[in-house]
Amino acid sequence: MTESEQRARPVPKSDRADAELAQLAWAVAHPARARIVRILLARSACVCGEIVDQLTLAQSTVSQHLKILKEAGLIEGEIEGPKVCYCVNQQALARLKARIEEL
Amino acid sequence: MTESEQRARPVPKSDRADAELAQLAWAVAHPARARIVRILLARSACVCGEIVDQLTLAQSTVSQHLKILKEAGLIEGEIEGPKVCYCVNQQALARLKARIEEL
DNA sequence: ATGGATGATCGTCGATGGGCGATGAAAGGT
DNA sequence: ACCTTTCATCGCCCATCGACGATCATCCAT
Repeated sequence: MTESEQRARPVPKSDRADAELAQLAWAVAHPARARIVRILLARSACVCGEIVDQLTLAQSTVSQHLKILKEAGLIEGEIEGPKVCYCVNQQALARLKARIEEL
Repeated sequence: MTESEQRARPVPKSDRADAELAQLAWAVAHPARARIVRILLARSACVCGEIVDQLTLAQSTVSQHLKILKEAGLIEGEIEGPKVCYCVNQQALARLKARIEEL
């Protein structure tokens, strides 16, 4: 939104950090997505179907959340036959933790 | 949304944690709000007007973001004469960090 | 080639977010 | 009392979220 006006203020150079923090925090800023991340970490990897089973949400809805998490870079999914195995991107998680911690 | 069916699965008892994480993360899940928190931490306290000056956003918009941060418990504001001085609630910030760190 | 299983995508719906200008409320100064 | 300053609140608008069912695409069996 409006990526045209920021020449007027000193901008404490945390601009990039703000954007990254917002993006990563946004990914877990929903109970279902926080839960998904927790599930993936507990099992270290998980097939989509198992996640759906634990969430009392429609499969399509879960898939949407997974997409959001994937777009934020927080998780990755690799195709294993007809299934898809998701796992947490530890680097991204580390970046999230760092951005939060530096507050 | 359908708060009636969760007797079927073990539910890793992180239910509360998910909600709290989502709420706190949500507060900083926007560049402007992340920025506000950073500004407040840098100055340890700040009058609303100064925040508006640094954000290239309308005063009403900034006020909205401050309200969101306040509702999430992340910041507090006390009235000082005609001005309002905002500061970060360190306990809430600590809770946010803890919830993120335990991921 | 047909079919079943798995998961992504589409289309729709209501609710909410995020932006703004305008207005309202409270405190201070004159 | 009046005006100014400071901030919150109120509509309003458009875009996006979050949920769902339905459909599509892919992969493995048979």
